[in-house]
Amino acid sequence: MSETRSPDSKRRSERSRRAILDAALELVGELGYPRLTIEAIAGRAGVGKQTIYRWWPSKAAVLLDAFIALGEEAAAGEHEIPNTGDLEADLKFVLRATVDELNSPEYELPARALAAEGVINAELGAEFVAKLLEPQLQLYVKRLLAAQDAGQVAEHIDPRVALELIVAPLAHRWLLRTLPLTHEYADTVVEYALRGLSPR
Amino acid sequence: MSETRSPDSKRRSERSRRAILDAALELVGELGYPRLTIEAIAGRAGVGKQTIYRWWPSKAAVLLDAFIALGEEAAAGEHEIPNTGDLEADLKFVLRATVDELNSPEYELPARALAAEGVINAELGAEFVAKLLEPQLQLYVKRLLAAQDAGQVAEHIDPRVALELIVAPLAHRWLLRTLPLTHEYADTVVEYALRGLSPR
Amino acid sequence: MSETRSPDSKRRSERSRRAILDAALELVGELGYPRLTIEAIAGRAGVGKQTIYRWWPSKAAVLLDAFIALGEEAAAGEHEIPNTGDLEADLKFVLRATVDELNSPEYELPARALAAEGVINAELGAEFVAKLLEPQLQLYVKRLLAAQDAGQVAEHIDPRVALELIVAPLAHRWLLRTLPLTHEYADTVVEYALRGLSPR
Amino acid sequence: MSETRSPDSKRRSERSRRAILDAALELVGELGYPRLTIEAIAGRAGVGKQTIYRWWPSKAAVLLDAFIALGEEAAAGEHEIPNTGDLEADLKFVLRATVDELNSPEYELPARALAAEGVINAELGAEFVAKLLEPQLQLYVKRLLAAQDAGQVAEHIDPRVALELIVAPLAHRWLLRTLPLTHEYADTVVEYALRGLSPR
DNA sequence: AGCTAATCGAGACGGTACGTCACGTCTTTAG
DNA sequence: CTAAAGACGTGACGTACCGTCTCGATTAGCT
Repeated sequence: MSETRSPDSKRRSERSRRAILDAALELVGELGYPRLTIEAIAGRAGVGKQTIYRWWPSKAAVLLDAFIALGEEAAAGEHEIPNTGDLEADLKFVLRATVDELNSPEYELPARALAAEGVINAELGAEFVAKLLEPQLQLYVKRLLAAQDAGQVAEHIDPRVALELIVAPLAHRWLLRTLPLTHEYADTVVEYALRGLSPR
Repeated sequence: MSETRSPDSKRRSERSRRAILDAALELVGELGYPRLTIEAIAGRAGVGKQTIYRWWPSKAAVLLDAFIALGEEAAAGEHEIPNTGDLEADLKFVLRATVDELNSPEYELPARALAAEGVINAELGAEFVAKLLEPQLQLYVKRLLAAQDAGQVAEHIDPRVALELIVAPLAHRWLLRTLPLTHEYADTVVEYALRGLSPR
Repeated sequence: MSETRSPDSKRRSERSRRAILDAALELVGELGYPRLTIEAIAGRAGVGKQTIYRWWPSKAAVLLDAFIALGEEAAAGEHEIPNTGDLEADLKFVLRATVDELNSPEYELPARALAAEGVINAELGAEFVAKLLEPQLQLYVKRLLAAQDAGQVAEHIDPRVALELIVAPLAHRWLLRTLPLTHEYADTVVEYALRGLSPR
Repeated sequence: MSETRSPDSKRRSERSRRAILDAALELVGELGYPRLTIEAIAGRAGVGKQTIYRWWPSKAAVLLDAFIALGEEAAAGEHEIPNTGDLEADLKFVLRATVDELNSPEYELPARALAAEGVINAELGAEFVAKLLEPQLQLYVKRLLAAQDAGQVAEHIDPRVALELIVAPLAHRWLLRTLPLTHEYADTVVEYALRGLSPR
């Protein structure tokens, strides 16, 4: 039950924390993930290396926190999937926005860096999924349950699986760059998937 | 038209090439990708470092070639997707095998390493897709076209997109470890997707 | 006035400095100068290579410092040339000792290494001369001036040149190994030279 | 009595030999000795590395041969020390010429390289002395013997030692760069030394 | 004059060391 | 008394050369 050398988070300098997170995001954009180094982050942030090592176990963890902070700013009003009653239109709307975000240059480098690290590093991957991905996916679950209530999705369908039919193809194209990721593709995926989910 | 200092491949030592590829696969299994080093590969293979740098630009490229070589051995009889006339059964059969392969420990580490590297490194990713992934996906295209001919898949469906509804969810679970990747999940994905693809 | 990225010598580890110097002397004795490597010095000293590169520009510079440190220990009572009133005897005494030192195996290898490096590398040569050689030579100047005062050396003789007539032949035989370097040779050189320096 | 793999010098390519020697001299002038490499010599000479390794044991040996070849060209009429009857004038004449040669930039780098290597490498040093230095020194012995016959040098003087009093100080200044090597210095050394050698 | 064996240019190979970079830890120093 | 600054031991990087070893393609010297 010995308390092994854990830093006192009450005394933590918020100024340093922000500077580190900002520096990490800037640098990953400039250099890419593999050439990003803790020393460079410390230098850019005007911080001692130890201040980073005290609070994060790896550069991936720093980047994850930086990304989460980025998300929290953006999501002041945590977006829901709209419910106009037209499931197909609502999904197309959200997925087109997702396509645009994935294709936007400022998200691309840090997002790829984290995704790739999560593929290899199970622990970081779990945190990535828990903190960033799964909350997003739950929005789809919620919307699909509403559709099920409205009789637009067959009863025996498991929404957690259903959403993957819709979301995974986009992720696949983005991660592996097999073919271009376009609005048209998003629409087509929604159409094909929804045919399978609707009653009858 | 600049002749970029390229070594003479006629004089290349086949013995060294094999030793390097074998060592790379062994070591990525033992150490994982991030702790895999060129020096260790050279040491294990009984080869000078320069011999690696002469023929490959990075450890990821070595691993890709190692994986391709592995694939070529396995694929003496290049697997097709069976066609028993029952599309659903055929797909479930193949995807269950894929699930088993993805869950097998000897494929996992090198495959994740390559996938992750491909996510970050566009050039290597393109090669990964072209040499390993796309040939596999084309087998699905072929089987779906046959199904279309047999009237089991609606005419307006684009097989290249359709296959992604089936394959991407499995890839998604494997890459991001959101939820367990099981035979049951594969079956469910096939069922949901096929409902959307079949005529009417 | 450019501040060239220089480390902070106040924080320098004295323990590492000594270990490096000691290791360098040991190794040059065991391996000879051309087979002496920075890596081996670092290894023997239990020190990172960077710690050597941080403070010295080359292995020759390390060896020079090691040699200087050696000299400082030996020269607790900084040797003077004795003055018994008999210049010839005093010189013979000192030169015989020099011959013995030059012929002793523990001084030979590092001393040759430094001398040779100084022959090629003007900068290091200048430091070698300034820190090790010239102080020695000034002892001869001092003794010759005393002899001049005592009327044993002609007034018009320049002591700085005169000493070279005595010292250079020994250095020549030692450096180039033309003929053996013996006590008898030292005596003969003193005799020939002193005939030229005495009045009349 | 086994004949171990010695190349047949009758079949040796004279063209290659010259190209190698020329390239070595050029490169040592451009790069200095430590940065001179066998590979660079081979490249510049348009020759395979093996052709160098077949005929020479080290880069020092190549350079020595190159220097000897250089000497042989210059010394078509192998210079003698003049004998005008005035020993002092004759020595000053020759030594002033030596000073000029030692100070000339084209001889300096290769000559220092060889001298330095000879200081460290006993075997090469011996060859350097035997082939280049000692023949020169013997010219002094010859001239001093003639002076002894003419009664200008005392009978008990050993010419082989005497010459070193004259030559070694110049060599010393050149090798170690203690002080400038000038005509005046050469003259002074001759004067001081000759006072000691003359009868009385 | 043709054969044949050695030398030749070329350069891949297994190695060693280079000098640099970044790691994660530890120490010193200035605010 | 807390951090920044940065020196430290460690270890991998990618490069440069080492000296050895095949490769054809010329040469020569001998038959």
